Amino acid sequence: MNIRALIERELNEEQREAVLWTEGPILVFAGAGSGKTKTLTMRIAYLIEGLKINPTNILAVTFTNKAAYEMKSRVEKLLNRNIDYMWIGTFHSMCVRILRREIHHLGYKSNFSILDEEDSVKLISDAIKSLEIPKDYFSPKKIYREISWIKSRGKFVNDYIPHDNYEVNVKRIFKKYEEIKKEGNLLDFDDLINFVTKVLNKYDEVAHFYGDKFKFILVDEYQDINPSQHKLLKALTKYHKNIFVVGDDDQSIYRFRGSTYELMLSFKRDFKGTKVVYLSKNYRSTETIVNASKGLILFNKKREEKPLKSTKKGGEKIKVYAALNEIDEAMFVVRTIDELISKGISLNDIAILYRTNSQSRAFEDILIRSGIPYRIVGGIKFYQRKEIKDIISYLRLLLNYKDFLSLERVFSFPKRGIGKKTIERIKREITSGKDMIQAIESVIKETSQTKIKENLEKFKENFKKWETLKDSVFTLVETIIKDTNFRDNLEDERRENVDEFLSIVRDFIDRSNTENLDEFLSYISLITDADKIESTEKVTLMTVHAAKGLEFDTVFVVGLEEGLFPHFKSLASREDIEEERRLMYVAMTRAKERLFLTYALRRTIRGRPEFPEPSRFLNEIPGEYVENLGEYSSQEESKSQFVRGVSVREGERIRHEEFGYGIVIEVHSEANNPYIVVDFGEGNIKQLSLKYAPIRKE
DNA sequence: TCCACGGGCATTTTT
DNA sequence: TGCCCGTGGA
Repeated sequence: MNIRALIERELNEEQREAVLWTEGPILVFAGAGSGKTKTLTMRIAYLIEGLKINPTNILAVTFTNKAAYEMKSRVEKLLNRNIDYMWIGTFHSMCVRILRREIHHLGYKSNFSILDEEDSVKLISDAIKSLEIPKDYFSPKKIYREISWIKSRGKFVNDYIPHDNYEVNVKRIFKKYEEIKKEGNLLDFDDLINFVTKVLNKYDEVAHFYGDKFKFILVDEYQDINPSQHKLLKALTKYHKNIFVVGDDDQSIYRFRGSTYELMLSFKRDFKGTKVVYLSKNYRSTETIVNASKGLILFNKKREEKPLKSTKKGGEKIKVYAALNEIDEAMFVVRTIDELISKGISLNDIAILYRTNSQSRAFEDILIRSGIPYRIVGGIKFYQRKEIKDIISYLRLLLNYKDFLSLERVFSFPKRGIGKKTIERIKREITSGKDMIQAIESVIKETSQTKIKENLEKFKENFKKWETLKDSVFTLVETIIKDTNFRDNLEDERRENVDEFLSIVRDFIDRSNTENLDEFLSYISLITDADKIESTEKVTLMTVHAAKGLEFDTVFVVGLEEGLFPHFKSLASREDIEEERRLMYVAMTRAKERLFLTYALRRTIRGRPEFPEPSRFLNEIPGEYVENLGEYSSQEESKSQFVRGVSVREGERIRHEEFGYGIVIEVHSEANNPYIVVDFGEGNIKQLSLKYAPIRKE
């Protein structure tokens, strides 16, 4: 089908406008569920098919690999041809591609390795040690965050001006960290962005080259951009202003990682003559859900006012449930899921969203007990697992033997009887300019211990063999695993992960048509397992952050309590509260048909009982869209306890001599000191010992 | 070199 | 309450 006809048929007027405006900067506010990806992909298809732009002249940038894959495959479907030569990727992957060509300008070698967060923290910890600063005062993780924050502003060490003694030390650590990285030919995530900007700004011929190459630039999720990425875009658009950005400022939820949605709001001032388009039709959620979430987000002061209307009239009211505690909350959710199943709703269409990962536990317990299959998104990531990082270290080391982090990992696992001291020696040899084989040989010569000699000799032979396999990754990985007896003494789960890694290598080869180690490593360093596909029938559990961009027929947003959602760390400033509110907005707008909100009157946090207030967000949703389900409804599951001849159950009414009538929230049958928790109304909740409390049943 | 124990710490986390 | 990291002994 002709692309113009397709645009005519498939898009609404606003979307069409966003697609067809191809001269100069354009800013698109795409409200939740308004067909953002459709617009974006159609625009790319139009550039290629309608305007006959060569795909190599288009750059489309996303924040996640998943979004990039999806965009690419949807464009290919529209065009009915493959567009491998077009650059569709994340900010980071695009930067890696550029840097492999250009980083020599900055005195690095093109075979640099990429550090993940854990690696960076480790290096900072090394830096602190070498500076002999007390590390209890300077936590490596905290320092990493500070350094990363500075870099996310597009700044380098020398731009950082310390204001007090603490910051003076931060700067010293920062500087050392940069030195160590340079020495090991290592780059962290932030470097990838900043280095490209630096090259572009410093070498005009490079800026010319890429400015000329990328004649059209498209950026997805623009509300999540940080200043360093913004600087990069500025550098890329030095010679033309064909930049299309799309996003929703109300869905900006990564402020803590340096994102500033203000850059979206200021885009018009930033790029002169910007065309602004609002996608205002929500095709996803019912009118009730759209209006309710709109009502909530209006409490934010700093935002772009924009129209948003549901295309689905009416809809079920949003149900609010007040649970007694996290267990009752989970039981309510599971009971409701059971009802939905009997109505024929698929488990895949149901999601449970929470603010913090620790909340998943109660839901898991109850789901397991009820035999409802579930999947948890997030948690410990595949590529963060020790065994996986260990394998990857071998690969990294093969490509960049100055990668000291990998060197340490490689010699520490599997255990070879080679310790810290020996590793230090090898490091020193490499620093003085030797390659891996030479370095090992001279350590063998130096050492007097035969055991170490033997082990090093063996490793050297293996390493030599591996080096010949750089152009067939799969065989290489298999061989490494075999040669090092990698699988031995690994628990089943870890062993399965190793197998999973092998199939990832296979997938990569099939997908990219290359068996090259360099390419595989670039790829592997920048992916997370967000794009793992699972098709079996399961309820999805995840944080609200992880749910961004997804949609479900039925959504439960749980733990709506002051201190949890909004989180207590965000209560102090208006900006932080507004971010929490956007988070709530994202959570609500994931639902297509049904939305349930729950909170608990009592919650155990780190082993301590707390009695939180219901979240302010509940009050901010216009009442007309809400139906209150009231409190407590899980009698059949409740525990009971004998009190002086009488049994007390959760949910029962009792009378206390001093406090009057109350409802039993919890029953604890601890052998020595059985106690109950009773709600006497008006926020008066008491914990009472069954041995002594003057209570009777009514 | 390796393992076991205990103190400290505890949102969210696209790459 | 539970996990992670660092330390100290075998």
